[in-house]
Amino acid sequence: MPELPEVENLRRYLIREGLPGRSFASVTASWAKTVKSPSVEDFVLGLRGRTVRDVHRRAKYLNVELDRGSLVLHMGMTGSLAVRGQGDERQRFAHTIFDLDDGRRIEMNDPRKWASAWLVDDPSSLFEGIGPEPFDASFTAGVFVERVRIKRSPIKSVLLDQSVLAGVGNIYADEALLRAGITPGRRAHRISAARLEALHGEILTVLAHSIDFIEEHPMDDGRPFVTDAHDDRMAITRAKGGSCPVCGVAMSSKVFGGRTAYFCRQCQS
DNA sequence: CCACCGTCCTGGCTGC
DNA sequence: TGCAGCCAGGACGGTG
Repeated sequence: MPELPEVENLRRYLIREGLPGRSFASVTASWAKTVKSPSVEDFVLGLRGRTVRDVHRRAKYLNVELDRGSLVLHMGMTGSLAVRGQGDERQRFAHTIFDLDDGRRIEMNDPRKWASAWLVDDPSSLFEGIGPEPFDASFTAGVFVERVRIKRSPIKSVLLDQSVLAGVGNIYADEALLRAGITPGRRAHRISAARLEALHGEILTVLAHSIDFIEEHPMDDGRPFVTDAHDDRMAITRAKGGSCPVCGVAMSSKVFGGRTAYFCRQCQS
């Protein structure tokens, strides 16, 4: 499940692979629903010949800046990117493929087909409702407290709300809440400023640690390993029978807004 | 206006 | 052992 750290590493990977300066020779989009705009035909035609200038990230979106406009990608739940050479076999779920002018190609492998792609003149409208980037200098603990405390939902749901804060998904939300000692069902507006300030710090710590960990553990072909929930950089085991990494009691789980939170009744309140 | 729930998908795990 | 059914979840649209 690509959250901010995974997408940030995809960005760095594309830069390392020398994508800036390359252009698209042709594009295949065999699962039409992946392309959100424009039409699949215009997406494919519009990308042909377009040159990549740079690769940026906003929240969980990759923004591939082109000589004109942007190719914006979101990996959904199971999407990943791989730069492949001419001799490499096509991956089983590579529904969207960007052929480059140097003979290589970028495959977007996406078993569950929840990934999205846009070709737009200006991506800013796509990012309009998204909250602050965690690593922006302006995203202080004070700003975080202010944005969170106006919400009445369980803190777990608030952390997943991309309009409050960009980039945190289910896995990192649980990790940060455990470290901050806050139980996921606690209503956001009833949490003290001091505890929220601590949570702000833990979110940054968890995200930064994961960005580094992924960068230090690439796959054989140089791709960043796209996590599953059981990766050993995670403190929490997301399965039945897991125990708290801090105190050892059995972990609890509960669904908030359709997403399962794993937490410790002893360490979190 | 805000909170919450259903929807999209399919691999892989659980449990009978 | 085999297989049916359930679970996972990011973002969005619809509903209450």
